[in-house]
Amino acid sequence: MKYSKATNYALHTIVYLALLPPGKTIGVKPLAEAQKVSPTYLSKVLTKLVKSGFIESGTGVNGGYQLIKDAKDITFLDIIHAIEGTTSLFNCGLDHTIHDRQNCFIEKVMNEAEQKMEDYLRSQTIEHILQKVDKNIVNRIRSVVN
Amino acid sequence: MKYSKATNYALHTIVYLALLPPGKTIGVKPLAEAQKVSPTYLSKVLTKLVKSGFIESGTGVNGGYQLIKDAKDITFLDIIHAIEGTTSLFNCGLDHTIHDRQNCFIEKVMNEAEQKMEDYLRSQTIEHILQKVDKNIVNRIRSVVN
DNA sequence: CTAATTAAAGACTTCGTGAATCTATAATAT
DNA sequence: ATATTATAGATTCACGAAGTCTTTAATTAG
Repeated sequence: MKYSKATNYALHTIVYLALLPPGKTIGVKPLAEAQKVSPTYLSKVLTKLVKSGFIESGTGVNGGYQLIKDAKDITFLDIIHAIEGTTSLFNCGLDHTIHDRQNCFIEKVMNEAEQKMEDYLRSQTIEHILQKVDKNIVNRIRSVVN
Repeated sequence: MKYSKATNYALHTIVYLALLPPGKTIGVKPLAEAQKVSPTYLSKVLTKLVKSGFIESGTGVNGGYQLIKDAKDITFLDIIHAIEGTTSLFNCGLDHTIHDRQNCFIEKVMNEAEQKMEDYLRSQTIEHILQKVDKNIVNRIRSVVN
């Protein structure tokens, strides 16, 4: 059981976009280069983020992507759900003779555990990450863009 | 990202074994039937539990499996680790220009989230499940065995 | 000692999905 | 009109989960 690489790309791209000057757009190519992934594949990931309402895309010469939600309103859980989906990690599909037929006690524990993880991921926003990023690095990124 | 079926089989088998009268062994066939899975596949799962020290196996006529750890000393996390392994759910393999080269802030958040889940899974033991199981069902299982 | 029983181990198959590529197509700006 | 950019679709590839089959080893009963 592992988080997908797509989730990693999505998280990093959102942070990257959040570091850009407000209103500034950036194409998929530099984003892909920064993460050493192919532009076509990354674009598939980003399209999910567009459809989920985190970022906006534009075609043509000055097109590209830009963040349209405030970093403090984007939680880790939001992004993860956009990429991985929202189905729970554990499903006991067994026909229970041991326990109640309706509810599996094991499943309840597993779901509660997942909730603990989600609670934390919901509490952590992109803004929290931005606050940790070295100002020098922020300036470097913005200078590359301009 | 999902927990494997093997983890589900392992958890249910441990609970089943814990419901048996102490010292009683049971073969893989009835265990497999109860979970509607093939005996050969379930035996692969159970072998992992043997090697991890939760259960004991014996060959021959009165062989089979039995629990050798106290239910109150078996946590969900123990079993999950035995089946799924202990590698973390998230690994940022990126060469960081955005953040420090050494530590990815995103990865730190993801790992902390996983810790929250693990903390809970570590707090929940098989004993907790046993306490919830209907006494009628316990008696039925034991009567089937005897 | 032999036959029956049982788990363990290894090779193998099947299937689904993550990861990625390639090739259009559509939209936009100069 | 042409270049630029994202989107969509088809397709490929690799890997691991899930499961089967067969053989081997260990144990007990007769």
